[in-house]
Parts: sequence; structure tokens; C-alpha cells
Amino acid sequence: MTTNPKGNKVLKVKKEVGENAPVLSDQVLVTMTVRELNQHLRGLSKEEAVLLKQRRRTLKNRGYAASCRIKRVTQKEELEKQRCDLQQEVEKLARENASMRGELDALRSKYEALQSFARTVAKGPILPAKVATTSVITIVKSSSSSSSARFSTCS
Amino acid sequence: MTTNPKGNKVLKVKKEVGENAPVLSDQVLVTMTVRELNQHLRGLSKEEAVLLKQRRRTLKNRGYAASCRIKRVTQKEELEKQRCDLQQEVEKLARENASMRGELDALRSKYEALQSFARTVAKGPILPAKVATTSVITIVKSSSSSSSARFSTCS
DNA sequence: TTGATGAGTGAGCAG
DNA sequence: CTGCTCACTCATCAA
Repeated sequence: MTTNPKGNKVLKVKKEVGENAPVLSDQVLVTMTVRELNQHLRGLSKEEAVLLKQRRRTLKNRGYAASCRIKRVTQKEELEKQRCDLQQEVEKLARENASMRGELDALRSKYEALQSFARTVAKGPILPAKVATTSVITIVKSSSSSSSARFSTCS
Repeated sequence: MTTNPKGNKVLKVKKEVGENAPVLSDQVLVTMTVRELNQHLRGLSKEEAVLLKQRRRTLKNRGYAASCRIKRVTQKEELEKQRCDLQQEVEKLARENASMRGELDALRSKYEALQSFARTVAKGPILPAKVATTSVITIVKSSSSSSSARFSTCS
């Protein structure tokens, strides 16, 4: 078991042959450094050496293919997660939006009511007759210079 | 060329053999209905029949693998598009949000100013000195102009 | 040479 | 059986 023979090519697909003497297990062979490999190559015919190096390359490729597949699903999951996050953000912003729209409407109503009230109140005390029908009241916050921008949203 | 022999197994990878008589081109074989296939099988040995059916299956698999890959990239593109769309929606909502927040602030300021004014006015009819510290009140006698529209556009 | 990826192949599952 | 998908292999490209 520990000196895994060789035949475990594909995890469950191609299974062990068990009869030939592998010399090196796949695990060992694929993990080996080039230097170590060369040492093992010492006692082998050129033919065998070529075959062994070829097998190593194939094993490596098997691993590359696996990483490639993993990467693919990882990226896909990443995309799905991003989509999910964005979807939630959209919903959050939409809720904020709706709530602000409500606030705005409410405030506008209050503002208009107050405006009516102010007009009525202002009308009585001062020059009742004349101001009543023709005046507009402009209120300017005197503190800030940028206050003029305040009303520019009313364009 | 039109009666494509057989050897074009893989587009550029495995190329034509050119010596055997394919009887049926890949294109024809893979497109054939089962009924048509059986007719071709009539004059063949059982061995040949099995081989032919196997070849058909392999060709079919080749096609399936291709669709599988296409599907994969299509889905990935789909995800990327959705992400892009959502991203844009987020930005749009964020802009709306910011703009509404601005409106809200502006309106709140106006409301507070009007409130101060109203309080001053309601409390004691226009005492210039007192009002001076917080507001400037301009009373414009407008001669029928649309000046009253000033505030109505802020709705 | 090493690592990554497209395409083809067979295994194996689902309908 | 048909269609799909996984894991593997090979060809090929890039670093």
C-alpha cells in the first residue's frame, strides 16, 4: 500500500494492473526532482529512460489537467458569488431608494403645509391686504456662501 | 473533397490516413438515422457491424464533447454579462440615491428655514431685529410675474 | 522544460 | 440508446 505499485493510473477509471514491476510509483515519479530522476536513470537503457521520462510527463499532465478543471469551477463559483453579492447590493440600494423617496414625499407635503401656514400667518400681522395676493417670500440662509446652490436643485 | 474520405478524424490533430476504404464518411455516418445505419449494416459481418457502430458512437461523443465545451463558455459569458448588468444597475441606483439624498438635504434646509421664519412670524409679527440673526426675508412685490413658480418647481 | 488549455476518447450516469 | 460530463491523453502554445 505504501509502496504503491503503479497501476493506479486514474483514480477509479483505469485500475491497477499489479503484475509488472513499476520500479517507481506514480506518486514518487511525479514528485521527484529532475536531479533525482536522473539518478534513477543512471542504471537504465536509453529506451527505458525515454519511456520513464515520458511517463513522468504524462503524470504531470494529468495533474495540470486537474488543476485546470479546478480552476474552471473555482472561477465559475467566483462569478456566481459576485452575481449574488451584486444582486443583494441592488436590493439594498433599491430599498434605500424607496425609503428616501417616501421621506422626500413626506417632507414635501410637510413643507407645502408649512408654506401655506407661513403665508397665512405672515399675511395677517403685516400689511394684510397688499401682501396677500402678490408676494413671494424668499428665505436666504445668510451664513453660507454656497447657499445659492441650495435652490439650484429646483431647476 | 466533397466526398470526404474518412481520415479527417480530428480537425488538425489526427489527420488523414488515406489508404483504407471508409465505406462511409464520418459526416455521413454520424448524421445517419439508426434505420439508415441498419440498412448499411445488412451487408456487413457482425464484426464489421460492431466496429461501425462503435465508430458512430465515438463520432457522436466527439460532438457531445464539443457541445459541452460550447455550453460551458456560453454559461460563463452569461454570468459575466449578468455581473456587468448588475454592476451598472448598482451604479445607477447609487446615483439616484445620491441625488435624492441631495434633494432631501436641500429640502430639509428649506424646511428648517421656513420653520424658523414661521415661528418668528407667528410669535411676534415681524420684528426685523430679531429675525435678522437667522434669516433674511425678502418680500418682493411681484407684479403678476411667475415668481411664485419659484417654489412650485421644487416639488 | 514546465505549465496551461483545446480537443478527442472512453467510462459511466440519467432520461 | 442518446446525450452529457468527468478524467485522462495528446498536441501545442507560452514563459
